Parts: sequence; structure tokens; C-alpha cells
Amino acid sequence: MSLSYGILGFLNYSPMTGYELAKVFKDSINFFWHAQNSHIYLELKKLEKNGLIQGETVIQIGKPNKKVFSITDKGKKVFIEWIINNSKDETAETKSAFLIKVFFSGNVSPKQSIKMLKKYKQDLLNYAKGMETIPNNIDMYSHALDSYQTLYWQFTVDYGNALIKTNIDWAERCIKKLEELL
Amino acid sequence: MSLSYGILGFLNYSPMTGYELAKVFKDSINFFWHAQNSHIYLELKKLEKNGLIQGETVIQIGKPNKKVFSITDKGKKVFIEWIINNSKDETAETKSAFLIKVFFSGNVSPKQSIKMLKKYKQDLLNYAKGMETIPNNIDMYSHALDSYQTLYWQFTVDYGNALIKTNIDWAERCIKKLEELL
DNA sequence: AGGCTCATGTAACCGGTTACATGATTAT
DNA sequence: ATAATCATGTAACCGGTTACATGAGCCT
Repeated sequence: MSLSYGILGFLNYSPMTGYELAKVFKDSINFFWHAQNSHIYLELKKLEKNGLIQGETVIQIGKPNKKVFSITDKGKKVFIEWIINNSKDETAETKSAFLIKVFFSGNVSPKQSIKMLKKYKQDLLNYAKGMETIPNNIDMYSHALDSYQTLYWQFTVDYGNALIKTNIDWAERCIKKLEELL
Repeated sequence: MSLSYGILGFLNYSPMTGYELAKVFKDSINFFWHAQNSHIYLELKKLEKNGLIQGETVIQIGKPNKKVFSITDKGKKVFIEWIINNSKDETAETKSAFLIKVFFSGNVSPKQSIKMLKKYKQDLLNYAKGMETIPNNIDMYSHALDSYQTLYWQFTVDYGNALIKTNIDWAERCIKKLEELL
């Protein structure tokens, strides 16, 4: 479901191919929504069938042909409605296999858990490093759009950074408590 | 996948029925993993078929019969291995339809977005209130188990609180910036 | 009489993942 | 040579959700 709205959102900025959508997903909302290219193509087909987007094949020389999709009026309407209707509890959606592991880590030694948490922390640090380029991506797109649009992009980057910091701080607190047991 | 490990985790504490599992899920890890009762029963069947748990029907008087499941040695082994093997990047799993909405909220007015974010904040506050009882739940179970086990439960509660606080702070920052535009 | 708790399940569906397949052009 | 980029898809699978079905006993 969410993927289709993400696609509509990007097509609302400008027409794109499935291939370009896959890239733009990766460059932007990848942090909170990961999209497989196979899934994107599937969803494009569905959206076209429902009349929310329409595709046009473009013949290219020296490159494979491509299919450029544009959002329809119906698609725009559906998309805007989705944004406005703050539907049921998007808040309480946290899903984390990692936290299940933590919850049950009383079954392993403190040493083992410390190792796990340190790996978690390291992954987060690496992830944060990878995210440093996102503001650049925003700049890249931003001169094509007004600053009001990009303000929201900044909000999501801010969210990402805040979340990573919270996670790291938490991991450190846990590690510290576990080290006291050694 | 994760649900089955959650089930193994609880059965590793003590044998339980599907019904009891549904309750204990709700009382504990509900914040980061929500389990439907239908799903639990399905998973129990699968786990039994794979020899990780085994069920025994208990005839009751005055109540419907029930099936109590216990973890097998094989199940214990699989469960512990799952905890220890810090598999591929559980870190970068954040999935949030809400953040997609935020990302694309340049399509609606600041007033509209403020409304959305205030609702988000309110949902979080309500959620936090609902979570206040969890430490009690932990106390309830804890005298049956050692404090080392419950330490990890505390970790997850700490995580939940930290996350909610981060989310609320972020929402407030966004709201403030949007209000400057009015 | 009505609602809650105890108790277990089936069937249909759906969003998303993994693996696989193809093939030309361009840059190193 | 070989790796990356451009470009689009199919098929099988799977974890999880929604809706539905059933029914006894207990409390108010």
C-alpha cells in the first residue's frame, strides 16, 4: 500500500520510469521505506490498471526503450486524500526483530549481549555515515522545487538523525549496565 | 519469522497455550511486535510440525479444552542460535508510512501539516500513557524469574520511552518551524 | 439480557521479498 | 576484459492481516 503512495508522490513531482523511481527511492526515502525494483514495476502495473497513473513507451536509441509514467487527475486526488486523512494510528507501528532479541537476551551471557549491542551501535554509526549524503541529494533536487517542499524533506532527515542518536544513546546505556555485571 | 521466535522465547520460560501467548504478547512486546491471535495459532502449528515445540491437549471442566505447548530441545537450540547470530542488519529496518506522508507534505498547507503533526504527537502521548502499566507487568512476572532476565525487559521499556520522547520532540520541532510560516 | 473471558481455529487476501532472466551500451 | 549503467520484468514464496466462525461459562 505505502509503496504505491510513494510512487504517486514522486510522479506528482514529475513523470518518471520505473528505473528512475527505484533510484529516487534509494536516494531519498530509503531510510524509512525500502523499495525493490521488482516491486516497483509490479505496483506501476497495478496503479495504471486503476487509472491513477498512465504510462507511455519512449523509444530510445543506444539505450533500451523505456516507459514513462505520469500521474493522472484521479491519481492526484487519491494521493492528496491519503496525505490529508490521518488514518488509524500510524504512530504505534514500531516493528523490530532486534528488540525481540534484546527482550529475550536473558538467555545468553552479558558478554554475548554486549557484543550484540556493540554491533548494533556500530551498524548505526555506519548507517549515519551513509546518510550524510542525503542533504546533498536534497540540494540536488531542491533548485527544481520550492523551499516549502524541501522543508519537509529536511524534517525526515532530522527524524532520521534524531532516531539514530536515540538508538546509539540507548545502546550505550545498555552496554554500560551490562558491563557493571562483569 | 519473528513471531515464531517470539513464541519460542515465551515457551522457553514456560509451557503455554495459544491463548496465553496472545495475552503475554500484548502485555509485553506489543510495543515492538504486534501479534494477531489467528497468526499465533498458525505459527504454533508450523512450529509443532517442524519439531520445535510440542503440544498436549488438556481437558478442562467448566472451560473449553486447551492445548499446552512446550519447547523441545531442538526448539531451544534454534532459539538460542537466533539470539546469538546477529544476522544481517536489523538496524536499518525502520518502516514508516507516516514519514512518507511527511516527506510529501509539501503538497498540502502548513496548517494541514500542523494538524497532522499535532495528532501524531497526541497519539504518542496516549501511547506513552498506555505503556505506563508495562513496568507493573514486568513486576508481576519478575518474581518468577531472576533479575538478570528482567534487566533486558527493562531495556526494551527504556527503548520505548526514549523513542516516544524522541518522536514527540521531533514533532514539536516540526510544528514550531511550520508555525513560523503562518 | 448483554457483555466479558476462555479457547481455537479457517479462508481469503495482500504487501512485500527473493531469485531469476535478459540484453544493449558505456566507462575504466 | 569487466564492471557499471540503463531498462523491464516474471514466478514462487512468505509473513502477516482481516474477516469470519463457534461455543461454553461467568459476572452484572
